Amino acid sequence: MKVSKGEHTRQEIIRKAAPLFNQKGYEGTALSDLMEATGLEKGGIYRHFESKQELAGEAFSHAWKMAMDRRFEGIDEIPNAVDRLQQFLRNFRERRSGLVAGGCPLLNTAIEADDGNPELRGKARAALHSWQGRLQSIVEEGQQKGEIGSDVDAEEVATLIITTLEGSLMVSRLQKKDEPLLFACRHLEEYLEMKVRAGSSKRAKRP
Amino acid sequence: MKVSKGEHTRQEIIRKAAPLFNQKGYEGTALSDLMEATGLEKGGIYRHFESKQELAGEAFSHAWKMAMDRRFEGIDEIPNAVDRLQQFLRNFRERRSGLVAGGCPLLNTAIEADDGNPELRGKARAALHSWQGRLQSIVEEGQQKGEIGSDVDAEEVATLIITTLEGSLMVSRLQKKDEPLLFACRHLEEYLEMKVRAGSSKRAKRP
DNA sequence: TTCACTAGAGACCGATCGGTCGCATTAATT
DNA sequence: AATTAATGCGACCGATCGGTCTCTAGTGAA
Repeated sequence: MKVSKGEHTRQEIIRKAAPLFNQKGYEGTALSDLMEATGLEKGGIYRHFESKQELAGEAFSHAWKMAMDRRFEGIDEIPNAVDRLQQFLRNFRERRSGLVAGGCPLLNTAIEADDGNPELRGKARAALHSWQGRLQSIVEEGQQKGEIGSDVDAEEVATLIITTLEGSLMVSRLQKKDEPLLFACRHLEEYLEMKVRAGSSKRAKRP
Repeated sequence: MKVSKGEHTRQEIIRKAAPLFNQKGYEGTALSDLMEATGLEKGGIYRHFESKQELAGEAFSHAWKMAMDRRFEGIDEIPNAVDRLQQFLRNFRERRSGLVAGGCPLLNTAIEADDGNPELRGKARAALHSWQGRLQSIVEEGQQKGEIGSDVDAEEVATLIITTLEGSLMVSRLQKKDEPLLFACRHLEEYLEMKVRAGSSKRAKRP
């Protein structure tokens, strides 16, 4: 046995708490909810966390890690940079089992923490930054290898992918249907082939 | 004087409450906040609204109306459908003064109300539906007039515009910079010219 | 100017909020 | 087996939550 009983309990609390915070938000999740979900009394929870805030932070980190791990699954094995981005898109819309319930943690946390709760807001910012960095790196590596046109702005591509996907996720959840997400993915796939992949026939903006 | 004093007060409460709900969310806005913002005591507020829920609903409607009015400003005067959509994009990123503080009410409300609060969720759904309908109508009219290719899926175009803009708005707010929104608008402008405007040289997805 | 009615104040309500703490129990160490 | 440290319980805390109600002051039509 590697981890102490306390540490195991702590992780278990985080696991149980994550979907609550992700669904109901920080303000919307009461300690009574957490007690019910974990089966612990208040004291049992506060033994492992200084505050609700700290627990919410850990829950976000957990949920975010789950999401990122799935979204980047199998990426490293793919040689071509554009193909990697395409795989990322496929992961994003298909590999959604095993995620923390309640939709994208970044989206949820960013919106709620945007005015108020600077602690969670900082976590969301860091999450976004790391996500963007990973995508941007894929583009830049592709440019070095000549797979992606050198005239492409790597940061812009990364940002565009993220914003388009997140927006479609919001709408898909609100409408309870997958079409918006599918539209977004299809659109991005085409964009990658037409505008990003090296050698693709790019057109001038307007004649 | 047309409106009674009571009605005037009611509207004033909504006006003062809207930015609070939009910034702090439904759960995050306490009645004490509303009392402070309006300068009224609890009884003075509850005279005009049955519940916090009802006030939040009115506040959302107000904030949403403000946003939609500005985003569709000057649209009707433009003859060509694609130009109308372009103007819409310009409005979206430029005409942001006079809006209720706290970012897009649809985005904020959709995320918070998505799990729980079915009343606000319904309002958000309706708002999204009407927005999408207006954009879709522009596309369909354009198709009837031959300004937009008949092979274009009007619903898909409308959805894509909304999701891309909303996603970029979330990221722009989190990063506190306008680039993501600018990227999204530029990207959509190009998309409209290349894929939507009739007679534009459309390319097959992949050779 | 009168008078019925509207508007607002603010004390009050029970419930619940996040958080603390002393104590019994259980786990780990020797 | 004995001892120490880690763990969880649950009563308790003051503050605040959304909401009600009564009573006074002000409004507006007659």
